[in-house]
This record gives sequence, C-alpha cells and structure tokens, in this order.
Amino acid sequence: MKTKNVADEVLRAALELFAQQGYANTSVQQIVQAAGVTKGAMYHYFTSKDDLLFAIYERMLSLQKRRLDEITAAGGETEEVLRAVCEDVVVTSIDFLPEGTVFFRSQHMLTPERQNEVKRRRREYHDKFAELIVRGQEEKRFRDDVPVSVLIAHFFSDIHYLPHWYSHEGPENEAELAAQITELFLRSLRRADG
Amino acid sequence: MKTKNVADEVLRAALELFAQQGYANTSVQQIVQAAGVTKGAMYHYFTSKDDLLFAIYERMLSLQKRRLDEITAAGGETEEVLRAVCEDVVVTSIDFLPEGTVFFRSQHMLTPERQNEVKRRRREYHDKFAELIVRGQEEKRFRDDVPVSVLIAHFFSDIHYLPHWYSHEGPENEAELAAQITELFLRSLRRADG
Amino acid sequence: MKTKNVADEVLRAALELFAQQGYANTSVQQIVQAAGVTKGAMYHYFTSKDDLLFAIYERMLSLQKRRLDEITAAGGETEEVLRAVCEDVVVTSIDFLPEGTVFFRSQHMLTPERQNEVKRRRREYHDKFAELIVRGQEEKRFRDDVPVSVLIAHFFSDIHYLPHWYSHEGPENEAELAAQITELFLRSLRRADG
Amino acid sequence: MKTKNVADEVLRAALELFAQQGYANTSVQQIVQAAGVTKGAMYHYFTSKDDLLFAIYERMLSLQKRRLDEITAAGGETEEVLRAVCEDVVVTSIDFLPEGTVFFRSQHMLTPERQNEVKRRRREYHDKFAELIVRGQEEKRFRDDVPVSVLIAHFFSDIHYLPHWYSHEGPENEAELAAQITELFLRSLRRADG
DNA sequence: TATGAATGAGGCTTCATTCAT
DNA sequence: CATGAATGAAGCCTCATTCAT
Repeated sequence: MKTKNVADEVLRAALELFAQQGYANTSVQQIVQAAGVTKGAMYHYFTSKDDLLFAIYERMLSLQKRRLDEITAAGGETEEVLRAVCEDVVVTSIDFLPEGTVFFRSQHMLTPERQNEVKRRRREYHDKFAELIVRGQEEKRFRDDVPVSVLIAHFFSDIHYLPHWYSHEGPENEAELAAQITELFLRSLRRADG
Repeated sequence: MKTKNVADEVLRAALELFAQQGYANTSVQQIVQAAGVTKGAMYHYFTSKDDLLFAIYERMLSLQKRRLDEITAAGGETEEVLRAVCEDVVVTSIDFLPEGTVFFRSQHMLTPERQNEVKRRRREYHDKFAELIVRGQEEKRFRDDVPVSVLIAHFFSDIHYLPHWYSHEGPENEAELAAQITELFLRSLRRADG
Repeated sequence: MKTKNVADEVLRAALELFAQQGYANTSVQQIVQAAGVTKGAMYHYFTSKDDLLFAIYERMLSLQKRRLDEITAAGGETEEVLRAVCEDVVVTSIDFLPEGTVFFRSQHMLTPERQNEVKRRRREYHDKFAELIVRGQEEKRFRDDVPVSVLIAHFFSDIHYLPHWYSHEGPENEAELAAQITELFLRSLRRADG
Repeated sequence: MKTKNVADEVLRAALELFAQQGYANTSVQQIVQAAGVTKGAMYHYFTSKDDLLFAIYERMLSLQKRRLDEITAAGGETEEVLRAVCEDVVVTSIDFLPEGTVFFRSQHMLTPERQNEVKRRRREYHDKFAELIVRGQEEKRFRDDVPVSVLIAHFFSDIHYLPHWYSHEGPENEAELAAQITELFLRSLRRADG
C-alpha cells in the first residue's frame, strides 16, 4: 500500500483553497496543512507558490486544447462541429468548476512570464475556435456583420461566467445547460435570413 | 484655490493600481505614493485598504442601479426598454473599464460582510433586469424554453467579460459594439417563430 | 446658560475610559469623542495624554493628603485617630473607585518624572500614616515585633485591592465594610497581650 | 549541544521587560532583541504579543494552584493548613516577583477571552482557599462576623501588594516576612474570645 | 526525500501630536 | 478659543522561502 502522492495532494488542496479563498488569501502553510504534508515536502515538488497556481493553469490549458483538437479532428458540418465544441467546453467547465474559478480570477497573480504564456495559449485556442466561425461565415451560414473577435468573446464570456453563478446544487442539468447555452450562441450566430 | 481632494486622489490611484496589478499585489504604500499623500492622511479618510476596494464597488453598484432605474422608469415597449438597458450597460462598462476589471476580479478580497452586501445589491439589480425578460416572455415575444436565470447569465457574462478583452486602443467603436452585443443577445432571446 | 466645562468633560471621559479599558488601550480620539469635544480643544487644555493621566493622580493625591491632614489635625487617642483615618480611606476609595483603578494600575504609564512625583507624595502620605503607628507602639498599644513598613503595607494593600474586587452592585455597605476592614487591621495591630 | 531554547529566551525577556516597563510600553522588537532572536522566530512559537503575556499568567496560575493542592492534600489542623498555605503563597510571590508585577498590573491588557479565563481560574483558587476559612468558622475558631469574601480579600490584598513594595535588596528576610504577614492575617481572623 | 525551525522583508494599521485656518 | 486634516514614527504581524539536519 502506498501513501498518497505528495504532489497530487498538494495540488488538490491548493486548488480547493485558491477557489474558496483566492490565491492571495491562501498561505502555503494552509495548503500543506490541508494536504497533510510538510512545507519541506511541498517545496521539494514545487519551486514556489506561483508554481502551484501555474500547474492549475497548465492543466486547464492542456485539457481544453486536447478536447478542441479531438473534436475538430473528427470533422463534420461546420455548425455541428461548432456545436460539439461549445457543448463540450460548457460541460468541461462545469466538471472543472474550481479550476475555472481560479483560472479566470487569478491570472494577474502569476509571474509576468507565465501570464504571457497563458495569454499565448489562450490565443492559440481562440484562434482555432475562430477558424470554425470564419469557415461558417465563408459558407454563408454565420453572420459576418459583427467582428469575429466580438463573436468569440460573446461565446467565451459564457464560459468565463459559469463559475460565478453555476452551482452543483442548482436545478440545472449539466448537459441540458450546455445545450441551452450553445443554442443561444448559435442562434445569435446564424444569419438572420438563414 | 485648493489642491485636489485627498480622498479623491487616493481613490483614483487605488483604482488604477488595483486594475493594473490586482488588489493583493498593490500595497497601501504604493497607493499613497501614487496619490501624493501620506499614509496617515489616507487613513483619515478610509478605515482600511478594504475600504478603498469597497468604495469602488459602491460607486459601480450605485451607478448601475441608478441607470437601470432611469431607463426602466422612462418606459416603452419591452424589447426597446431592454435594448436601451443593455446598450447602456455595455457603454457604461466600457466607460468604467478599470472599475469593471476590479469589480469582477476582486470580490473575494472584500470582507465577508461586504461580499454579501455586493451580492445582495447585484441580485437586486439582476432581479429588476429579470422582470423585463419575464414581461417579454409573457408578451410571447421572448423565448421561455430556457430558464430566465440562464438568459440573464447569458447577457451579464458579456458585461463581465468586457474588461478582459476590450481595449480602448482597439478598432471597436463603443456605441457600435454596444449595439452589436445587444443585438446578439436579443437575437438569441426572441422566439424562433417570432 | 453655559456649556459644560471642556476640561472637566475631558477628564471625566478620560477617567471612565482609563478605568474601563486601561490607559494604553484608550486613544485620545476615544476620549474627545466621549467628552463631546474636539482634539484641538482638548490639546488647548492638556499638553498631552500623559497630562490627563497625571491629573487623575494629582486629584487623588491631593484628596488623600487633605483628608489625612484634617483627621490627624482633629487629634484624639491614637487608636481612635488611626481608626478614623483608616475608615475614611476605605470610604474615600470606594467613592472614587474608578480613580483607584487607574491609580493603582497605571503608574508605570506616566513619564518617569511624574512617576517620581507620585512616589514622593505617596511616601509623604505613608510617612504621616506611619507616625500614628509609631506613636501607638511608643504607647505600648501596638505591636512592635513586625516592622512598621510591613504594617503599613498590610493596611494599604487592602486599599490597593479594593478596586479589584469591590462592586457597587454587591451587598457590602460602604461604611460597614470600612469598619470591618479597619477592625481587621486594628486587631492584627494591637499587642497580643493588650 | 544546542543554544538556549528560543521560546524560553523570549519568555524570559518578555517577563523582564513587561515587569520593568509595562506591557504596553514594551515592543515586540525590544523583546526579540533582548532575547537575541528574530521576530519571525518568535512568531513561530507565539501567535501574538498577547500570547506572551498570557504565558506568564498561565505559568503563575498553574503554579499557585499546584501548590495550594499539594498543601491542602497533606491535611492537618485547619489553622496550621491555612498558615502553611499563606506562608507558601507569600514566599512563592516573592520568588516570582516579576511575574507578580505583571500578573496584578496587566490583566486588562489580555484579550477579553483570556481575561475571563484568568478570572475563572483565580476564582477557583479563591474558592478553595475560602473552604479553609469556612471550615475554621465551623470549628468556631475563626470569626464569622465579617463576610468570608472580605476575609479572603484581606489576605490576598497582601499578596497583590507585595510586588509594589517588596525589594530583594531590602532588609526583609523572605521566610520571616511570610511568617509575619501570615501571623497578622491569622490574628485578625481568630475569634476575639478565642 | 523530507523536516520544520528560522529568516527577513514587507504589509497594514494606529495614534499622539501639530498647525494652518 | 477651537477645528480637524495631516503628519510621521512606530507598532504588530504575515509569509514565501531557505537550510541545517
């Protein structure tokens, strides 16, 4: 029988505390206590508190990218691909609500270098997402009277906002909510004369 | 003729620094230096650093509430009132971009009491906004296959997201953007068979 | 009609607060608020916070000295004079309980010079009190197998301790208590073979 | 071989400075300097300055209680037990004069919770002491024309007062003084017709 | 690998006192 | 006489990180 992995326990505790109280309000001491490890052990695996925070970003960025790649790789009609992507993002965001809470709230607490790294990877992600919209516009299915950047923001704002209002205790069914949000987005995205 | 008001200068500096670096990364020392006053003077007007943060919330909450009240008081067709409200919120949010940055990012840094106060007043605001949507549903103009709470979140997510991507240097014209975001929202809100 | 005297109000408030919370835990701001005057006004009458404290000592020292002088001046049998003095001190201490609380607790908060001044005047007082005891010893009425300094301490300890336990709400009648404490002291003071 | 324990050194320094200058006039800076440790080290062992103060109370309360228990457990004639207790308290108070100075002067500087804790434990102690007196009264050896609470106060006032006047440089022999004070108390306690 | 005591810099806040009006 | 805004020094405490073991 093996004791729980130190790094994992620390990350789990850090995530929970960062989501609950915020990064700045959480001390390393609190984290190691909640994880049941000592400071020395933690610093053996992470070089800094910032490292813990970035690990959360890293995990989210990788996850989102991987899923986007998988879905777009499968191919299909533009709107159906986009629908799949959107619903997946919503569901994933709900499944990783604490991560999202931290992700959207604490970017400015990272070191400047890592802030740039995060920005870069999110831009990559948005760019790939944008391709779908552009393709739809070229197919004359999606409106082009609104800048693509606005359309993208219009969708991601919903994702961003989820951790602020969604509650696992609430009545919303996760898949249903994903379908609803996606439908709202697609409706506003389609050409009026479509 | 007297020099600028101490409280005003401090608040201005605090807002700027909080928006740039985040609340936790900004020291009272930095604020008073930027404001050109002494720490003692600052504490003559504000009881704590938290007080400075809350002052920003207070100002935003009052402003939003006031504008919502004014526009709804003017009356009119439901969709037109809603359109006016939405466009105004977008424009106001752009005009107060630093305030918005702080507002949506630092709520968890307030004292618990004040977090509740903010929540309470935002709920009030949302409730009044919800009335417009419900009215539109009763008039059979707005869809009712999606919970009102989701519709509201769908709109406010855009507001929330603005400080994350909007740049005064960007190409977007503020009024035009307001019209676009509002139109995207209304399009998704109208009944499909409308 | 004339408004209340500023200096009196300040002193009254200072005494109350010092007795309740201690000198160090009471801010000048609290005092002037409780007194209903402004800081400027207070500093017009008192040069420092220490001044307020010393005023309380001054009042107590003068009062005690005056009463001791009056009673001894009246003359009489040694034990009767001593009894009168002791009972009077007890009664006075009860009447000025807040003053006593401050007096016995805050001496070390005075400036060194004033601490010496207080010591000097208390010594004067004790010396005069000691004279009565010595006279009684010379008259072979009071024991002399215990140093006078110990006998004096034995009595003043009761005075000193009063603010620590006496409560105006309690059952003790002030005059009766004075008689009891004095009798306990005199009993222990008299020669065993008396 | 290791250098002196940090916590012990800090407590020793704190006690000395609190006794000399008072709690409020002593800064944490002074304490750690006198102890030869850093502030961080101190806060590793004590959560606050108040903690240092309470540690002094804790030590005294435990000591007094322990000794009282030991002596009363040994049993014996009421007056002899009481005499042993009283003499022991005096001697102990002299041995721990700085502790006593702080103990009787700084209670109001503790947090309210801790003030209550101290009150509670002192009451316990007094209650046990009172039992001896009551027993003596029931045995018709001690007077009962004065409330027990007054008799107790009469004795503890002497203890309380010791740090105010006793000096290790003085002529008093500690054991002799203990005997004298105790005898004064017992004399006043015995029935007049005894 | 792991410990946890120790560091040391920096943070927020308090407050007696002054002074221009 | 009186105001109360402003000063400036000092106070208590936190905490990420290091290091001898």
